[in-house]
Amino acid sequence: MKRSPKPAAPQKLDIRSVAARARVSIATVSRTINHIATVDAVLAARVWKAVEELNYFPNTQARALVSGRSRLLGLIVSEITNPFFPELIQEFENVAVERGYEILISSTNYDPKKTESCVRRMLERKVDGVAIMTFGIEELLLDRFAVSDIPSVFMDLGPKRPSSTTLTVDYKQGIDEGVRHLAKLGHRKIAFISGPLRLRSAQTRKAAFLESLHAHKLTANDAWMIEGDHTLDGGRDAMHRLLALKQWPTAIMCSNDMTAIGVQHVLFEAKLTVPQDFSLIGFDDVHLAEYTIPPLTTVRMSCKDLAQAAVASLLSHLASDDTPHARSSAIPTRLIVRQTTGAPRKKAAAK
Amino acid sequence: MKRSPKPAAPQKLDIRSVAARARVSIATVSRTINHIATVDAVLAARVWKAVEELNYFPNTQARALVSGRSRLLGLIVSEITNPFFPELIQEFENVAVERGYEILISSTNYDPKKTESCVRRMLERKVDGVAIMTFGIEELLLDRFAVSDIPSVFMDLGPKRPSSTTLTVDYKQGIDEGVRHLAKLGHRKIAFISGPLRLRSAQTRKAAFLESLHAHKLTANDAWMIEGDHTLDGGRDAMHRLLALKQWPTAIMCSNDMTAIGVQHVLFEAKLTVPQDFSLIGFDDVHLAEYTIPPLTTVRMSCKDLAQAAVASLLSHLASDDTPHARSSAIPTRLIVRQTTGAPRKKAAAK
DNA sequence: CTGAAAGCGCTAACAA
DNA sequence: TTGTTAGCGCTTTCAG
Repeated sequence: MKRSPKPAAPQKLDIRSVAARARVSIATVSRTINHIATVDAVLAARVWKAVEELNYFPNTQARALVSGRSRLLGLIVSEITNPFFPELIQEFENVAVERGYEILISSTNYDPKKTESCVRRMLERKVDGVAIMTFGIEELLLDRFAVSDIPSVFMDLGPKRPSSTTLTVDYKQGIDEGVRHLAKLGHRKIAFISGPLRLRSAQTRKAAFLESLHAHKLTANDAWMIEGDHTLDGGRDAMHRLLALKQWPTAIMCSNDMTAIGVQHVLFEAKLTVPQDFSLIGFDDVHLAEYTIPPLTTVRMSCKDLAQAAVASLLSHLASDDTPHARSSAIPTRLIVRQTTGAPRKKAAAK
Repeated sequence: MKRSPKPAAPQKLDIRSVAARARVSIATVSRTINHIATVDAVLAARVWKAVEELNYFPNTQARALVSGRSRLLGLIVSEITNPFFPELIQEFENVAVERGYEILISSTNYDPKKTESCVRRMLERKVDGVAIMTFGIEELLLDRFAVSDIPSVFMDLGPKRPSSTTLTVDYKQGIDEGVRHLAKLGHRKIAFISGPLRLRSAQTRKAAFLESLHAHKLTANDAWMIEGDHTLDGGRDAMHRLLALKQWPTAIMCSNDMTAIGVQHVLFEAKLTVPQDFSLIGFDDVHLAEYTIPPLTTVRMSCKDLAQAAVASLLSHLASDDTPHARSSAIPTRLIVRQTTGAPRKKAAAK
């Protein structure tokens, strides 16, 4: 005799239930829901009907296990609290979800330990691809993806491997526009607050700045080359260091908008005004830049372009077995003039 | 005869390899890496050694499939571009990762379509638990988690089900402190820019404001109750509407910091100054609030507390089969006075 | 305490 | 075109 009948057996609802209800084999169900063209229309209809009625959806884990594809895309960013990244993440998510992928986000916070953990976790979850959108990273780690044969995209750098693409940002263009703009306004003494210099992209931006300075026949002053860390607090600290100097610059370029906002704050506290006392230029053009007081002149780097290029690259790798890509896109940057830049005070401007 | 030997067979590295190398059964390997106490110390040592040498880590998909536990926690937020959420996400991620969980983030952007998709995707990925940290959501969807027996935590609201916990934010406290602060400074005409009123938490905050007004014997003016949408642009639009009014308030409370920053921007453009022309109070106390010009007086809601309480609740549900919890924590809020509040102009203050 | 074996739900040969 | 079947890598009874 059977055990007492379980009260309304918690219906399992797997592919078998659907097969039974549609009176076909589980293989046919599998083919149907995977849109394999060779399924007879009549059977397919029955399957879809059963799927509908049962409210069935396939078990992702099982699918992943057998197919070896997780439909998971990793996204590693520097720090999620820098507004540039949420904007990028949003775009990335939109595109990925649209294509049926889920995204696994993780931030390194510029910490080697956390970075290592990020990479490991991505590997463990068997992401189908990974975008490393950090402003620099321990390069050794990158190769782990290539070795595991996981397609990857990087900003600025990355291993030269067939499975990895580099998205090159044209920092030069935007920064040069910024320097020219400043020079045209009459500035000769321009400071630069960089990101952490152990990060590649921070160096790249700094180099681009120095190069532009040179191109405009301006001389760099080492004392005005300050190392920041891409955060609000970092911008504040950097500006404090700048103000402690004997001789002040008349304009400041920052390697990101958060830094610039930190600078604005210090200037406000010191009762110095922008752009009268100092002209200020940021980098990234986060949405917020339009809302600072006064609104921030900044170099726009489109996170939309970046995110789309990243996902596109990853998906194209995943789509084809042959690998005719590994192109590297170039992301443009350009100056957006708002209200933090103006002519230097007469005293300083008079050469 | 065998086929031509595959060139350096891409070593599979599964639990079997480890078992072979450690000269034990796969069951023992499984037990060891799952820290089952009953494994003989000697064998365990051999297993760990093999794991080490092979650099083995278990296949998450397979594990999830057989155990029914994905070690994935869902996190649904309103919109990732509102700085409050990244701060919350970061905290949430820290705690979750520490406990061995991965997190699946998704934002609703206040869009019912997207929300539905979020919920569905979480369900499909079989998250072990989900935190709905939105400022309101279509409540019908919530029950889907309860029905699927997935533990959930909500801010402010949520179905009364044993598997779901509600984190109650004590809006009243902080908002009341804000109103009192304003009243003490001499303000009698206080406007309030709410979030989208179809969202529960927006209504709750508005109600708390109204109640405080009443408690301080101040009368509400319907014209000064503006509906915003928690964004920078929304704050800007709301303030434009306020300025279009015949009679102006002397102080403005906003239901979040982004709204307040939008307001500051409009005031700046209109050459009105804060706090001389208008006192302004935000809500959330995002890190940025300290950096606005002038720094924003705001009501702090600790996203750290929120995130920690959320993860803790989820994990406690997951840990025990019996369900002795379903407690609902209360998250405190309190006023942080900075520089956007001051006495109203004489003309207006003179009663 | 350990190992053999039975699946978890699904996809992908292979046969029919 | 469809169905049968063998696993994917792991956890977990169940014997021993």
